Amino acid sequence: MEPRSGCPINAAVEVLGDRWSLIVLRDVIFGDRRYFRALLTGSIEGIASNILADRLKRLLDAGILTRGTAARGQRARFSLTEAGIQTVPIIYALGNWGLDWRTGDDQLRARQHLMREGGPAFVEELMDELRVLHLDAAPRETVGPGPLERLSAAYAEASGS
Amino acid sequence: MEPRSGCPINAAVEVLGDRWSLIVLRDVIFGDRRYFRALLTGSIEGIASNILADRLKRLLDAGILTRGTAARGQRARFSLTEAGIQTVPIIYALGNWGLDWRTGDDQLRARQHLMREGGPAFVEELMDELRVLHLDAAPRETVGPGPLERLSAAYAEASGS
DNA sequence: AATAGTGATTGCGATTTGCAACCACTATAG
DNA sequence: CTATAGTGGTTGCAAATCGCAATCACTATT
Repeated sequence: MEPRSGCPINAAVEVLGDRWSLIVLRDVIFGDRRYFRALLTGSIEGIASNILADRLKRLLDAGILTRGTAARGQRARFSLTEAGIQTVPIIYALGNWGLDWRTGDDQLRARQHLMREGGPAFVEELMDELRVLHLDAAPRETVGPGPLERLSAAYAEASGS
Repeated sequence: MEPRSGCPINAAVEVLGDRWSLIVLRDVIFGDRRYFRALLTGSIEGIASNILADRLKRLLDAGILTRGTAARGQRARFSLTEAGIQTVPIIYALGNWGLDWRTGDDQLRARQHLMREGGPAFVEELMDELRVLHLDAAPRETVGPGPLERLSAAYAEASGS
């Protein structure tokens, strides 16, 4: 399928511009859900299995995810590529917009709020952590809990400590 | 229509997550196309008139655009709201991703490249210029050409100077 | 009165969505 | 060895949406 235009914004929209792709990526990134079943049953938006299968396929084709070799019926772990990890700033920008201009759940908003407070530095740190988890990069020396741990702590805190 | 979840990322995806909404916004923002016909005939992706009408309606409902009072057949100028102006970081992030991970047209890529070089400061400056154009904000004191002018200059330059 | 331009709407076939049921395969338990 | 649960999906199907082409109602200009 050839692109509608040579515009880089359009190129990104053609890959990520639908109602589910970025939601799946969000769950892979922030929820560390890397198996089909985890993505399916853990989805708070209630994605259907055929839609999930289709989106995973498209994200694989787009070079955003890779799949650990596994046949049907076997556990197939999905991993982010570098291109997938670099969608984090997009998701970050979307989340900030949603935080400002839409209402929503306080627990889920707390997570985005923490991320915004951390700013671009937090985003970079998160992407580094994802490289360790998904690309087998060497872990950096850290002081204190990593970004993902801090995010889930913020969520837990907002849930009622 | 109630949201699928209270997640701010999902909230943004529900409004902007389709193949055309962000493309229309891009043309309003960077191309300063504020009339139906200008958006229709100027579209490099070739949007259809019914799709454009539908997207404009949705963006109005979502509080991203406003329309100067005008009946059918009269010139109705569309303006960005503050919520609309704050989609710029989203478009910026998408464009940067497209620049890195997709191929495309050199002229259009030059524009995004300039924007990336300018970084967040450029984005802020652009948003300020949009507030002047769309929200009748008082113009700031400027030195040299504004962001939009620099973007179109970059495009013209890449077209073959 | 005729023509061009405005912001759209309508018809209609093709595609996508999303629910439910089912499938092929593997691992575990009895 | 068989039964059951769990894995990553596929299949049918009705409803909604997409997107092309033609057309519409209205205004401004000639």
